[in-house]
Amino acid sequence: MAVTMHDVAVRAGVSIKTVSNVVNAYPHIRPETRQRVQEAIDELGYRLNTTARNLRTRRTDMITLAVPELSLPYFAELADRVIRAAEEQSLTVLIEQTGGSREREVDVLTGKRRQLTDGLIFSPLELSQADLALFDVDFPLVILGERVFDAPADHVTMNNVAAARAATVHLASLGRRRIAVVGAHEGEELGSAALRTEGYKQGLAEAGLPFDPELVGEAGLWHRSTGSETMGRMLDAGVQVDAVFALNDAMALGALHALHARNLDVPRDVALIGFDDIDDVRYSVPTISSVDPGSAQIARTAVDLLVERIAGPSERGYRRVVPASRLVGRESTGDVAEGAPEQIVAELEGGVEEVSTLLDKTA
Amino acid sequence: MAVTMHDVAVRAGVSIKTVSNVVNAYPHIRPETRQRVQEAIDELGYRLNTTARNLRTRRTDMITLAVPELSLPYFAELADRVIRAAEEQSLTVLIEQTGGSREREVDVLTGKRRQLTDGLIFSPLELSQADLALFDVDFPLVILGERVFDAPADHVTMNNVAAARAATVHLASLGRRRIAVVGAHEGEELGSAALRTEGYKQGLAEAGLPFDPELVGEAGLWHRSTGSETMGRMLDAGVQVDAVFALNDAMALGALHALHARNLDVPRDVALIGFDDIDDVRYSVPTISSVDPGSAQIARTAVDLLVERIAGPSERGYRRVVPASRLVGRESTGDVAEGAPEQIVAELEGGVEEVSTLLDKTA
DNA sequence: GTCGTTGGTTACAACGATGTAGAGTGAATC
DNA sequence: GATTCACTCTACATCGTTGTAACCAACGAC
Repeated sequence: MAVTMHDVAVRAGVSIKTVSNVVNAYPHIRPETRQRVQEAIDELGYRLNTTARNLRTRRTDMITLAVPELSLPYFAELADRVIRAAEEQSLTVLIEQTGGSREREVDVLTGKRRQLTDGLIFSPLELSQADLALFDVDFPLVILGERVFDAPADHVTMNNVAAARAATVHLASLGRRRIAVVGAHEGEELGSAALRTEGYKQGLAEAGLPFDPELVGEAGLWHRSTGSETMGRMLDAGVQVDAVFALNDAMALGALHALHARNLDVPRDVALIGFDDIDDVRYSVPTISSVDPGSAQIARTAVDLLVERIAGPSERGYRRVVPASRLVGRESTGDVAEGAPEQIVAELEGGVEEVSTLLDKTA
Repeated sequence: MAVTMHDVAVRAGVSIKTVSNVVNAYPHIRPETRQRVQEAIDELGYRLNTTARNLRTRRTDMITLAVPELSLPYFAELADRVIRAAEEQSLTVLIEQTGGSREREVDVLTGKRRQLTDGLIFSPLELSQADLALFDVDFPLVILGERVFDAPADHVTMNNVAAARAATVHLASLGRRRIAVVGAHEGEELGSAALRTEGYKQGLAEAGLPFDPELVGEAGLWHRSTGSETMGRMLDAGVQVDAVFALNDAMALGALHALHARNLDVPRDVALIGFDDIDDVRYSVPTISSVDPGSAQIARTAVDLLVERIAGPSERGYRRVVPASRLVGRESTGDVAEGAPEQIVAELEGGVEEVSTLLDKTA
């Protein structure tokens, strides 16, 4: 079948281990031996069998990235960045789509695929604080997002509350009084929806605006379609609105669509801000202001933290990293003239924190 | 360290092989033996070591999907679909981003990661017909796209010429006389750009319109940004345009942006059609007409063909599969009123063809 | 009572690499 | 001239599974 080290060894007249040493760039090899082996490798077209090596070394040099779905632009961009960052560390990325299914998310942590890779970067959507115990795993893990806090793992998250507050305050500073929010999850206390909605409320308070439940639009999944539906539903119900804070950009695009369909001009009639700062919003008509939560740094940090954990179980505590974020003003808030480049409206500092887990690890 | 079959075997008082048989659902096992083993497995928390199994069985149950980049929505959607289709066959997908680098594309076919999986679904962007020999590989391969034809591999492609022709004819049928194309690649004879441009020319001819080189906009990479730049460049150069055929949807979105920035209304002043029918174009303002090349079927077929090849080197020839495609009319061509649902303007049949390779396989 | 058959299980040898320990060199050191 | 040391290489066990062949018991057929 395939050429093995044994074949190469025979051809080069050396031991298998010497071939292995050549392949692995072991330094103490006589140049002529190395050359002889290399020639044999070339002549036979030998390729190292990664599976065998993985078995022997107990490493795969692969990591898993688990996200809800790639068709959501935010996660597609995240995956792109994680793959690139991993690449720089010679790691291969395996992507799991959980599709917003709780079962699939549990599977990511416990299922049979788990052991295919050396570690996991996990952005849960369904699992929550109540499932904290599930995150007490015996493999390197980095958690993304804001569904779960204080798990025994490194965590990269964002300035959700502060950024949402800044976005809301900004809308108010434009003179808007009826600021709607699109994408809320009623009853939740943690998660992007809850935190950003909390920031929204704080922003209203800071601006001296009343909170009106009528202005809160629910949307379970954060797609373009749900953003459009939620916005449409509110407008069709006669809710008066002069600004919209969409909790992510996909919904902002959907909301824009719904507003347009009802002959409401953005930003003249309704100002609009999204969240995530995906590439789309730089090219929509009009361009949409958004919160850049530091996506580039999120991906890079997640990979770095994971690599550190894989390298060895260090003594350091679990870290919570929050990248710096920015509020980017574009046409949808009238911050820039039509066709003018974007403009940074606000900047929020990030930070790194050493945290302790909520779990009782004394057991 | 980890629990192995050996540990389970000892605990259950059976041989290792019997444990293996239980795990692999071998039928001839006494119920009580099975139960004893199962209990031992549960008690010890045993998990099958996939790497060891992979080594022994020479299978990984993983496949690779190699695409230019996930931040391009078309490929993100493709990846999403391929992962789902693979899932149904219990396969795990590893994604490689080639980033439009020739070197990376060669690596996908020959590099060290190649052997991590049982097969490859490859959508090349840089490799071309001149590299045909590279595709003569000894592992299951399915080629996507239109860079390479008649390689010794299964191939899933699209109705590029016919669909582009239909799109162009449709624009002409709306009374448009100055139809620009965005995204052309000068000098190429194969590839999406060349084929769709060819369809564009045929469409012009069919409509009795002259071909004007001024109306051909070059764009190397097919991103929103390049679509916007190309469109902007043409308009700023004073090219008169009353319709635009963007060779993919990302560029259509960019072009829309550029048109809007110059106060040109779509569809009143300029009609616009894209290609790919990604989710974005259903929510842009206005919604954009596009060619749906049968994306759903492409992903599914690619996985099916690959699975078939992996199952066993069958005697059947290499297939070229072209899914049925459709021209979907939306607001950007005035095919539907504002806010009205999309409408199928044209349908093109697909087909399956048994092809022979251009390579001399007699060697 | 012997002979296939089938069912249930096992021993053993792979799969293709790497870690460990140690055996030969020859040069440098005392 | 013996000892040490660094360098170069090898033999062997091992990673955790699964395929193969073969064994034993029980059974019905003759």
